[in-house]
Amino acid sequence: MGIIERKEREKEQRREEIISAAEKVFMEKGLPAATMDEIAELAELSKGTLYLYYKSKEDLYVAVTMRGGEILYKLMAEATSPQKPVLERIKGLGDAYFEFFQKHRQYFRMYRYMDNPQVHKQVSEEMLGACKAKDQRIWNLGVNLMQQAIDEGLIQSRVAPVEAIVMLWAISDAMMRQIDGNSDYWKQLNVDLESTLKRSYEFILEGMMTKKGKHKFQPLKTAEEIAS
Amino acid sequence: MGIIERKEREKEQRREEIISAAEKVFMEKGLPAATMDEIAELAELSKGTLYLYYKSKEDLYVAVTMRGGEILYKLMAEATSPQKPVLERIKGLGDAYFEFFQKHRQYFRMYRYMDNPQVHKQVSEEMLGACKAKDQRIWNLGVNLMQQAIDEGLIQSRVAPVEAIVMLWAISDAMMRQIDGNSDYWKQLNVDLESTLKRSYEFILEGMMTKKGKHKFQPLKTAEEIAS
DNA sequence: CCGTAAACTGACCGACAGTCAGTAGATTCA
DNA sequence: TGAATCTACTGACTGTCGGTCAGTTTACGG
Repeated sequence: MGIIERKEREKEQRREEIISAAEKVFMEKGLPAATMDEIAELAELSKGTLYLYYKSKEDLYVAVTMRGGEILYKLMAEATSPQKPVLERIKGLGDAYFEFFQKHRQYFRMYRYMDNPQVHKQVSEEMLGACKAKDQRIWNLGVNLMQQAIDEGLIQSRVAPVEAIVMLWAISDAMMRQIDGNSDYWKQLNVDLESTLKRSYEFILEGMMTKKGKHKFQPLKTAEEIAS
Repeated sequence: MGIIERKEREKEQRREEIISAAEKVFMEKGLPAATMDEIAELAELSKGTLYLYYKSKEDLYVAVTMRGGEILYKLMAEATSPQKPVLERIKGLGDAYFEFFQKHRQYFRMYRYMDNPQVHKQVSEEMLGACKAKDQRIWNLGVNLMQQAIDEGLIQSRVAPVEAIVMLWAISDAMMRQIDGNSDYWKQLNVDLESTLKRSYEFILEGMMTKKGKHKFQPLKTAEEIAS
């Protein structure tokens, strides 16, 4: 009785096809300007069918952003895989986020546009739950890493791991938004936000380190600086 | 010939009345769910008239947010008025932003929702220009203050004043967004983002100080801590 | 009191999210 | 094989809303 399974598979495939079409339209036009008719046409389906698979336009939007979330997760997971010293990996986490920002700008924008109450209200509970779960996994990568750095005595134990990661995330996120949205403005002021971000990240990270941590990290940094 | 002037005054008054009505509706429903019909009814005008005064729904939205910008400016201007030591005032700038966030949450949200390309496209050039000007004034408060602190030898001269302020702003802004939008999530993790924000702000500020600055600032801080 | 200009109106338009009665095609069963 | 049933899909239709504009009202000047 492989029929039910096949149907299930086909259904899943349809869901993905719809996401692919929606992705194109949302990225090109943004949520408000995109239309379900256009997505339907691109997906070679009728509009009604879209609503059999997704509850609302916003639901579909969130489904698309979750692809971006998966990319971000993979980038970060790779950056934190244990082949380098812990502090390097924390640094790498920030780099991974920045890489996501640079190479998947459209996803970054969608992701950022999403966390808005206006959008949330139109999204199904399941979708919201799946989204939270994906977010959770991403945060956990950072929190675990930070915990490890504390355990190894490289980061001061007085800072909670969650708070430490939140700080690093906050500085990155806010600056990336500025880079993305107001780059003209900052260029005109001769402010290079990208390097400001890099320096801020390291500045905060170093501020949280123990003496032992600084000893371990500093040589690596200066070697890097010499190379450049 | 006071008639022309009176007309001008009345026109300005209409503009303000419309903003007041719009403010109510936008704050209650948010940009997408608010309707021009509802705003018109509340303003006791026809919908057509709204469009004589504002180019689009988004234009009106931005006009409302500028009231919030004015409030923020005043709070910050007050915090930076020269009656306290410079470093205290930089600290006060952060507190002012947080006060704005707490006491004028709706404005904060509108302000944050605005810096989105989807909205920008529908807004008139004049409105956008007026908005930029208001933003500029706010940034300048901080930049000037920081410059003064550097001149007084309290902040390291290697950090550019703009960059220093951007850092402090970034950490505040990103965390406030989290507090506003995901407070349940963080509460459940037992993370007090508000105190994290306060500590982060001071942490970054102190990191930028010279030894002289730290000497001047530290005693004030500890005195405060003893009091609490 | 009339002519003109400015302010205002609201019926109307096009666009779009979302719905649902109906259709086509696959699957099951006699 | 053919009828019955079930499932996926369709697209015309509805209600809503942003924006427009021909026409009306009001205010002013001569």
